[in-house]
Amino acid sequence: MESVGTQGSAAGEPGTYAHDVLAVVLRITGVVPSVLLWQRAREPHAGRWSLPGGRLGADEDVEASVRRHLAEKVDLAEVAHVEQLGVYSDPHRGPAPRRVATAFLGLVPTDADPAVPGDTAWHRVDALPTTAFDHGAITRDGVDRLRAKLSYTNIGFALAPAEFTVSELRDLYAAALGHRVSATNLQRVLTRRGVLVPTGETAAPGPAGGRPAAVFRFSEHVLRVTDPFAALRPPGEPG
Amino acid sequence: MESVGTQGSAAGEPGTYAHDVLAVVLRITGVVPSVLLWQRAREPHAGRWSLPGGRLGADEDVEASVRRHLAEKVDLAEVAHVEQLGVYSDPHRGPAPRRVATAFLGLVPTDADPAVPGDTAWHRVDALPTTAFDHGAITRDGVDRLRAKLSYTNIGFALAPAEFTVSELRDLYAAALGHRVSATNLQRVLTRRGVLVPTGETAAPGPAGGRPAAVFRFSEHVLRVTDPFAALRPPGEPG
DNA sequence: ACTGGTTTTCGCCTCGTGGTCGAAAACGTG
DNA sequence: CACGTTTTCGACCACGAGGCGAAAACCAGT
Repeated sequence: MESVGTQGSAAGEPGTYAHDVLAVVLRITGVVPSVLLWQRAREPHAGRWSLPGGRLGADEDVEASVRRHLAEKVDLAEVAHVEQLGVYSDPHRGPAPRRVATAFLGLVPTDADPAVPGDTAWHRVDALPTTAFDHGAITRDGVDRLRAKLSYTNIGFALAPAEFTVSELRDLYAAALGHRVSATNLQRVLTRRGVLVPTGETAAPGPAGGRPAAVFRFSEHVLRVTDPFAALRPPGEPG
Repeated sequence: MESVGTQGSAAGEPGTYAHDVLAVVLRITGVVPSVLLWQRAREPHAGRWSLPGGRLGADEDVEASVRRHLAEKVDLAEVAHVEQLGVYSDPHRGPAPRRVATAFLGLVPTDADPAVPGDTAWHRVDALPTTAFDHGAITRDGVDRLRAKLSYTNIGFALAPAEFTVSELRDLYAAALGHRVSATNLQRVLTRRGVLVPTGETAAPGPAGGRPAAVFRFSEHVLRVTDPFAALRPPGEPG
């Protein structure tokens, strides 16, 4: 009873499709996140800005593939975190021949300012240019994912520099989340969850003076869920 | 600079791959969830149990495709919820030719007992048979997803019958989560979030007597996140 | 009827978490 | 040394959730 596609892709066997990988690479720049885009040289959509990526190769899974393609646009060592976003497979998401894409979210810390090729640039997510295909919607999905994970994981490690003050981290979170964040609360929440540890050092005050700020760093640099979500935990376990 | 796969798939154009869709269809049976599996008739892996699914067709996106294939194994009207799980693309996840798969999670309420074809059956997830390809791991991912969403969404609507008592719902949650659940707490949490509403009726007591239980139903039958995750909300908004 | 067993329901308590506010600490400058 | 600035910390409050036990509402026997 296995039915197969009757028309198939344009150039290959019926039921096979070109598979792309894409990455929404975000970096906090000033007061909003920015996404890494490059300007397509060829048709279709020549001249339009699009997400970095390319074809899935024969001997790699999608994550290896997106890392390979990403390495052509940024220094991979500066991408602190990569995770799968989802599959985009609308038959009309682009001109024929049909392409199926697996999208990823990548995060770059603010202290890394990767050199990028001439066709590539960072674009503020609140002022995206016209993008190729559905890359604008995918970018929005990536930003949403980041915002959600900021509140229940330690994903901030992938956005923050190696060492930072609470005020700097507050500005980072505020930019990523799109609303004001209380430094008091941020520090308490993150330290209680054990993701923030003080280095013992203090940073020099700004030009206007003020109490010198304590320097912190993230305790781990791998993603971990820190908020065992609120409800319906197993009995007898601490919140 | 666009590099393409040099070997390509076995039968098609270089850089194109057969794309499958799969579904982890879960249903709470007794004290544990069960997953819908069917026994492969053909090679590769003939005789092995595998997840329902099939090839992505030419004029459908992955979600439409998985619904189409699912309709061959169960009555689609009884699948109360479908969501994307992720992409499985390890080049060696099965014998050549290579296949890329998008997996979905599907949920069937306990009061629907769909008739299934002769090659298809429900299997307890705590005693899975040897499965084809990586379908065992995908099933575990599906169960994990369900467990996570039970605590911060109203996804129970897709597992529960149309009407039920709190005790029945408690058993359902306990089976899905794999640990005991307090009926008191479950009712309070779900009613406070507005996902549980009383019908006003009461159910007949069991053979051993006891106070008749109030009958409830889910207020909505579409997925909604009910727990605005704990930390770092915008200022001035209610918890 | 009354008693005992059973199941459900509800109220009360505690605890942990997060939001808010204001005071105190620690710096610069005039 | 007073003043502005920035950071830090403690106090307070609200709320959500887990735990527990009493009360409610039923059945079966005596």
